[in-house]
Formats: sequence, C-alpha cells, structure tokens
Amino acid sequence: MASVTAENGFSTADSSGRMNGLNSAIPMKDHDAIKLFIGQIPRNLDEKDLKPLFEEFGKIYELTVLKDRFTGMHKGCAFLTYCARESALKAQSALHEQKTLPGMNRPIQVKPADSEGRGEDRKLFVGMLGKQQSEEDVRRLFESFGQIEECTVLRGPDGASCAFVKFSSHAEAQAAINSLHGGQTMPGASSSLVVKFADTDKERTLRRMHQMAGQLGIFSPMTIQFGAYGAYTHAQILQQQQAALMAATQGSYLNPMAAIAAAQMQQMAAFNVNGLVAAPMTPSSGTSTPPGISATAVPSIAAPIGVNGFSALPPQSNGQPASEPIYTNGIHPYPAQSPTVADPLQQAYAGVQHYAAAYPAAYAPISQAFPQQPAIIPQQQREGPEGCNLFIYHLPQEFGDAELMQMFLPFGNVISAKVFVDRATNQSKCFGFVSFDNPSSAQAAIQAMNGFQIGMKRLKVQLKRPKDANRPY
DNA sequence: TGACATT
Repeated sequence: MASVTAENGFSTADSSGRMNGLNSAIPMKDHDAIKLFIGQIPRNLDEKDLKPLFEEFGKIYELTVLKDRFTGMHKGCAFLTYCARESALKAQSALHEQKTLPGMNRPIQVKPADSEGRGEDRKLFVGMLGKQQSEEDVRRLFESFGQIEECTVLRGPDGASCAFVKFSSHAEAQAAINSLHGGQTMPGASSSLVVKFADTDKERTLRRMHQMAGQLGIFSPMTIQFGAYGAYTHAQILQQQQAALMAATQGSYLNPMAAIAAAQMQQMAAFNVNGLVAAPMTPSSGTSTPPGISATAVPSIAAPIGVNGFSALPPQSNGQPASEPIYTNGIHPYPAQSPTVADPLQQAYAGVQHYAAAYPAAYAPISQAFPQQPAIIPQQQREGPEGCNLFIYHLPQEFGDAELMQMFLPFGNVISAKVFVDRATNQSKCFGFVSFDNPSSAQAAIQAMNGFQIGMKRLKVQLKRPKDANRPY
C-alpha cells in the first residue's frame, strides 16, 4: 500500500514535472538554482528510479525524464533541478562522467542544462588542441580569464581535439579570445589555437544555414541529416530540438563517424561559400579566404583536414581525426557504433559553425611534412588496390575534387579523389571516385558515408566496380 | 532518376 502510494506520488510528480512528493514540502528552490542535464541514462529508468540516485546530493525540486512527445519513449536523458544550487554542483562533480549506469556504455552526464547558460556568448569553442590536452589543461589555459563554468574536451581515440569552455560572462570569454586565439600552438597541434565563441544559439545557426543555403542553393538547414544512422525522424528533430541540442552539447557521445562526416560536410559548405561569398561563416578571424576552390586549393584544404587534429571534428562529438602529416592522418576507422541520444542534425549544425569558424585559422600553417612541395597531393587519379576504391554518387553539384577528398580524409589516406566533370559544361557529373591505400579505410568510409544525406539526396558510397566488370564491350 | 577513373 505504502509503496503504491509512493509510486503514485511519483507518477504525479512525473506529469507535473515536480518531485515534491506527498509528504515533502519543498516547493522552494534557490534563485540561482541550476537546472542540470542528465545524460546517458538507461531508458528503463524512470523518475522514481533516478530519484534515489540524485537525492543523495540534496532535495530535488524537479526531475523530468525527457520523452518523445508522441511515442512517450524515454530519451535517455533528463533534466534535474535541485532546490539548492549547491546540490547541483555537488551532484555534478560527484556524478558527471564518474559512473556508468547499467546498460550504458558511456558514463553518466551531469551538467548544467544549456537553457541555464541562456546561450549567451560566454561559451567558447576551442580548436587546435593538441592530442594530449586534458580538460584540466584546458581549464588551466583559460582560468586566468575568468570563472569557468563548464569545460568539456571532446576527444576521440587519439586524444583531445577540441573543447568548449563556458565562462560566467561574455567579457571573460572575450578576453580569452583576445589573448588566446591564434596566439600559440599547442603541443601536437598543427596550427595555432583557435578560440572563438561557440555558437550555442540555435537560431543563429539556423540563420547561418539559411544564409548558406541561399547562397549555395544547397544545404538548407533542414537537409543535413544522416541517412546511415537515421534513427531520427524529422518530426523528432523538430520537437525535441531543445533536448537534443542539450544532449549534444552536454557531452553526450555521438557516433564519431557521423560526427566527422557532419563536420566534413560543413567544412565543404564553407569552402563553397568561400568561392562565392565573402565570408558569412567566418566570425572572428579576419583571415581572408581564398578566392576559389580549384586545384590550388587542395593543399590548403588538405592541411586543415589531414594535418590538424580538429578539422574533421565537430564540436559536439568525441570523434576525432588525428593529426599527423598530411596523408597519414592517423585517422582510423571508428567502428560503426550505434547512435546515442544526440541528434545528428545538431551535430551537423554545430559542425558547421565550429568547423567553419576554425577554418580560417587552420588555413595558415601548411604542413611541415612536405617542406618543399607543400602538401600537394595526388593530382592524378590513382587507383588503389582492389577494395580500396570507392565510387561515390549523388555528390552535390558544387563538389570538386578537393571537397570530395576532404569528405573522405577522416577515414584514411586518400590516394586520390576525383569528381567527374562534364567536359563541355565543366559541371560536375555528381559522381566521383575516392581511393584509399587500404581496404579498411574504404570500408570505414562506406560505413559512415553511404547514405549520408545532403539536400534531398543521399550519398551513395560503394566499392568501385572492378575494371573488368564495367567493360561490356 | 542518374551509375563506375574522362577530354
């Protein structure tokens, strides 16, 4: 009887969003209470299951598991507000990334919800970190500029690659930018540090996407999605953008491949923009972008991608391309993993901003790896060994060899990337070839990029047909 | 829809 009552109490709390159960009078919360985002929660845990876990740090004011509006499906994350700010801080430090709940393969996430930050310009994106940098290193780097409320380093198998640092004020963040952006090169990084405001504001992102879309005629904001991992419907995206954004920005882990791909797409969009438009996507640094994306752009493009650690790395994932000499980017196929809570669309958005933003800076230093002949690459199409050559269809019209190469660099050493062009019109035929130096890179690329949606189309990425198979005559 | 290293 008693337990039933308790259950009912929670159910009530559930629908009202409040955890002030039957006998507890706790309607008050601190004015500076922090709403926490809780990520990586097993879907079988409901409010009542979660409550005990969090109560230990203080009285809970509100605990809401995020659910799909239509299906009611548990989204694997929740919002939690303690009555006391202090409790939230305690919970965060005690739990965040500190334990992994049963059935999860990533540690629990406990961080201030993004709604708390108000999306103000106090959050920085930090690119060009070295491989070694830990969150602590990043904190140290930034701490002199103000109070760091949040610091997240996104890293992949190889180490750190970029980070978010949220200050308590815009001014602090700005100061950090002023002092740190472009000012030093982290050990193991190929370019100087990139420090810019993170675009947390969804609308700004959308605006930019719209801008780009208008200018390019592609990449409309709603069209970058992942087919290959498409567990997300458009409706879901729209309804739960908020939650998903949080999930994505709160350190949830995404499929690294998808994330990389997203960043790549963004990057390419940026490149295209460069050719056409002054620089809608280049925020802080005034670096002028090269006029075109012809063959001469290849080395430059290759550099940011292959050389630096973060180029292919969208901010909201832990995916990470490595940093090494140009065509040995050390990136290795991440095994395709099942997607987690975050929304690919969000990744894509975020990827755009950060990637594009970091791009100008990434531009400057060209590899030390090819001192004499900077970075130039495989200009003639070369086939790799059997099983290493991909046929890619449904490329955007705007894509040239460079873009194609960029898109596939994260998966391995690209020997060659060739978009077919109609000789008469000089227009892309929307298909091309990419060759890797080993089959597993090719497979990784297929895994990640086949089905990648651009605009209304999805990339088709397959092994190229062997020679003899396509010679009917 | 289309389609596999071209001029």
